[in-house]
Amino acid sequence: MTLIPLPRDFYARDPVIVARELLGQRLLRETPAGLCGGRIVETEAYLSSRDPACHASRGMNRKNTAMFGPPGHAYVYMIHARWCLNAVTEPEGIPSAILIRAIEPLDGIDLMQERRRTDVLRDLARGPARLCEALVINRAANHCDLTAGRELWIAEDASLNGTPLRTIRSARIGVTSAHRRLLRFYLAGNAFVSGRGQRVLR
DNA sequence: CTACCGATTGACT
DNA sequence: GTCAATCGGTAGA
Repeated sequence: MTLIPLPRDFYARDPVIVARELLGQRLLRETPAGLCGGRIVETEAYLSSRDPACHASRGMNRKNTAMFGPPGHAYVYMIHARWCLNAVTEPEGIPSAILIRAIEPLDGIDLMQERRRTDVLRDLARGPARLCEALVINRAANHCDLTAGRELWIAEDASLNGTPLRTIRSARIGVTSAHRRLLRFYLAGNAFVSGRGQRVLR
């Protein structure tokens, strides 16, 4: 199992490309309790000033500074009293990011079951806030460098062995502005994807 | 200080 | 399918 973090160049690109290519990669979390994580199966892109739904579309404020920083860092924010994890994309100064919406649990499943208080695999990390609870991601992870390979990082998933992935593009979930844009990506037929009955457009 | 909001979730019909 | 609890962050008084 290769756990080498994806390089910064991976993130310093068009968010739509990054969102799609993050599918099938391995999200990893190291805490004193041990290692846990899984395969990324669902993402959403938020496109800086050209996207009204992006938290940074109207400039910098106290909580969105991470999005203006270097690519490959974490942007963690709270919504409805729950935490959500993003990976910052594009060159520094362009505030775009990819919301990691769901993973398929693979590593440290017992740890995640304990934190989520359920044994149901499908409920461990299906949805951005469940994912953060399972991986103990909170304000302390904001600005974390995802290319450092410590605490929190994303690596190529060697267990896929080059298996071709079928990805589907749809509208983002829960977004109230710019809701018609197709900026959500997920793995076709994967049981660990959140939401239901999304319209399939490619 | 208070009022309001939300890139959610889980419980419910 | 619907709906409301959720609570920290922020803006504004």
